[in-house]
Amino acid sequence: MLAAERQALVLDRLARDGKVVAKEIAAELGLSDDSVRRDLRELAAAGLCQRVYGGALPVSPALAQYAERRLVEPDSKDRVAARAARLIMPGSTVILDGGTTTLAVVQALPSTLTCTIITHSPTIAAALVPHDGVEVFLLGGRLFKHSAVTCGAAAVEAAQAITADLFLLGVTGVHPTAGLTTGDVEEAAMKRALAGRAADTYVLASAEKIGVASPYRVLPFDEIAGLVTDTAADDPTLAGLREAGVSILGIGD
Amino acid sequence: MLAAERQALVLDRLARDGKVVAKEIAAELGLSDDSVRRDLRELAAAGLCQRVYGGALPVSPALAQYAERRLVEPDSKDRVAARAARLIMPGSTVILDGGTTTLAVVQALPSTLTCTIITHSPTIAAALVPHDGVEVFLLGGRLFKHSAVTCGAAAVEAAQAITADLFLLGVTGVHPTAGLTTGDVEEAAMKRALAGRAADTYVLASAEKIGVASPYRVLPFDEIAGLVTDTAADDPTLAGLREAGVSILGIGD
DNA sequence: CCGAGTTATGCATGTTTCTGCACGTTGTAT
DNA sequence: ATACAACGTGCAGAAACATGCATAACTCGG
Repeated sequence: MLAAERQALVLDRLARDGKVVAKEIAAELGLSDDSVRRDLRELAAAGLCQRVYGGALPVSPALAQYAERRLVEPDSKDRVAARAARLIMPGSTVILDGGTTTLAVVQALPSTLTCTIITHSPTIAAALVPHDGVEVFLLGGRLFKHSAVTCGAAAVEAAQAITADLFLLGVTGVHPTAGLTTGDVEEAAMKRALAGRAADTYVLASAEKIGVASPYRVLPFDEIAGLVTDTAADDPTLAGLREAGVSILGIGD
Repeated sequence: MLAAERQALVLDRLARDGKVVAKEIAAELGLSDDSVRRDLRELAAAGLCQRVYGGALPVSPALAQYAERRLVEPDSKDRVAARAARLIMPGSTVILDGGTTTLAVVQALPSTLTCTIITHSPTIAAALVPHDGVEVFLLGGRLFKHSAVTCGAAAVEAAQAITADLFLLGVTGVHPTAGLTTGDVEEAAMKRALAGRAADTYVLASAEKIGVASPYRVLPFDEIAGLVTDTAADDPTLAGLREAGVSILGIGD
């Protein structure tokens, strides 16, 4: 059990439950209370949690909101995230989109992985702090409060300076005719800019997003390399993607 | 059961039922009446509820906005942060350094404040999400794991694109001869770059940092406008600063 | 492949904080 | 006015905590 693993687990618990009890974590991981307390102290020093008597709380109650959002479709998201995490090759450079699904990807990363991750989400960046082997590059810009990612002209410009092997893209809708869509025009533009900087773009979309169309188009199907989902691979809605040469990574793959 | 959990539950009940009875809560949580009374006392002291004989009532929504006071006894960091928060004028553009002290500044900000905040700390950015009136601009770059801020060439370059009225700078040491110092050479360079982009730089340093020298020099005293601290304003260690024209904001100011 | 240096972990120590009980005081109701 | 419940305070035991130290694991250079 590596220190990075433990700290990632603590942050995960904080996001999920809104609290962490030192003794519980220690018992669960089978190590001493002291080590857990040390971790909590470290995380608190880095400003990633708030230390209280008996355990720790998220740094701001606002972050606890992820607790609710993740409870919506935890299994589905986690399955997709786990599959997507396997696309990240050691030593590669990967762009990670913002959102709860890509956050789940971070939690699913093996703690020993060595790679470079570029992101425009401060939340993703913070979650990667315990992963010692991961070099994190954060794209600056104006922060969009709704989804807590940077967007806008400055962010798009910052994206032009980077190049990556892989882009893991989160969307809110995958629709046969509307294509890949999301709920904000600025976010759509940012996602498009990021897709242009990576050799391959893989879309992450759990089952409830398949067949759904959101207001703003991100990309047409023929500009992505693959789709990671948890529906059956022969879902009829996905026929158009397969025809466009998109590889569908379902549950079994 | 964490103390913070109990108090959150009490606040939850207040919002839902409009009242709490001490005995009921105690029986429900399986602990003594005294502990519940202690919690109610604390919450009342923080202005989050109104204590009545037998239990507690919610404070009126009109008064609730003034209940920004912390539950815990404000430590020296919080005192410094609260003072520094008052330097931020409505409508101004402020650069916020990373670190736990500046994070405390965010928590001390009135929720109604309208301003622009530029930062190189993803943690600060995430903490600002609930502040609707605050426009947040995040400086991109390589993420330094130790302190969870972006540093390096890209971050310094990003900083060149911005201009601000005020820079709230956190350091680990304020020393008569060594000047303002910090523990990492890259961070020092970043702080220096940020100081160059603001009209005024104020240093935040609680008492335990006064007289301390860390390895890397950030700035000489004559390049900062003021120092916010919680020592007595006539501390002899600060004589050099006063001579350099730095205004010292102590406890009483 | 080995050894020195570094880091991480667990244990022991002393300190701080929390909790429940006892007791005297204050407020409310009859 | 009296009885009873709620209250605050002081105190003691218990739990959590920080710190120092010794041991084990890991890293890096030879």
